[in-house]
Amino acid sequence: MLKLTKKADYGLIALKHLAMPRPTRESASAKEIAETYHIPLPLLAKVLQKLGKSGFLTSEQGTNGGYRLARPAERITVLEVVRTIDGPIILTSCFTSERTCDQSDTCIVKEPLRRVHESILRLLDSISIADLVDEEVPDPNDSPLVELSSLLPAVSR
Amino acid sequence: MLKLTKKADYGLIALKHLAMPRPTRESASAKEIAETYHIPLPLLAKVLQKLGKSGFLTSEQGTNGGYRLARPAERITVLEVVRTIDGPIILTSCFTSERTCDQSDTCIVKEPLRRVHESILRLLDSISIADLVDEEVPDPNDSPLVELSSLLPAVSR
DNA sequence: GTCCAAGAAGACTATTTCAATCGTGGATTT
DNA sequence: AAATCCACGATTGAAATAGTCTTCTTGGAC
Repeated sequence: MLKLTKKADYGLIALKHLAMPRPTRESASAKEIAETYHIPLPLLAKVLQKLGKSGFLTSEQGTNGGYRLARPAERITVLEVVRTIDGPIILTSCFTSERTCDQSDTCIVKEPLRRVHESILRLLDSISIADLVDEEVPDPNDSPLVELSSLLPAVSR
Repeated sequence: MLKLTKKADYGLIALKHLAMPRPTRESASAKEIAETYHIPLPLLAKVLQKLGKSGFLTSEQGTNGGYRLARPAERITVLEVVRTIDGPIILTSCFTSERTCDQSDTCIVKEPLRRVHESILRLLDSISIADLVDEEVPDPNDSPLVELSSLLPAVSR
């Protein structure tokens, strides 16, 4: 079904929040972020912890503690974040790792899908947290958006 | 976690199979395809039925019946197929339809992710079943593949 | 006309993945 | 010491996927 988990969403929201210019202090607590965006605190906390362990965030404990970015937002890509939280991105189970699915030997779409997979990785890798702040997600090829026709149930094409 | 379901895989495999030049007859039965690629028959049957109802395949019942493409492989895109089988492609739950997730009002990554979403749609829309047969999945921008570094656990970047 | 090979269709079950919670413990500031 | 905050592991509940079973219909072969 090709979608990100909520955890990944939460992680991106949090990172973007921390990357945005903020009036008061540079850091923000999990609670603060959770309340701002109506995210369940314990869940967000876990996500932040994982992001911390993976080196995207640093944390400070105690009163007025919180999280802050461990490196410039320009140098954190959406791909890294998603992969950290959701685990490796997999388009099909075929090439998860070495594990073979029942097809694998006979699978004839494996190779083409691998390329699609790589294109998606490349896309996600090209977007940084800073880009999210600017709201200017680069448009790799700036071809027109997918036409409406292709969004309708496929029948007469 | 961003992946296709097996049903979608099965559907693509079947369509590619039907698009490939075949010595004997033009059509192929579900059983035949299932055996060739080691796919559970009842499951594949369902997928084929759905593809039939959606206008990608025509079916013939009775002895020596089977499925065949309803239109040239060039005019069936991976996007249509995936969407037919897996349902609408969703990158995040935010913009599923009108339904709002708890964030939605406050969500600050919605818009950027929508663009990523559209890029992925565009990518999938650019690939036809015929392309799968040629194994030449077009490389939208032919930039180098994602470097190895970005495939490793993100730590020192 | 009977039989068999296929497709059509719906109900059903098992497994896995996600989302979310709970509880406990440790660090830091005031 | 109290309040605030992060760290971490275990667990539960719900939803999505994968796969099975059963019954029915259709159409050709003999």
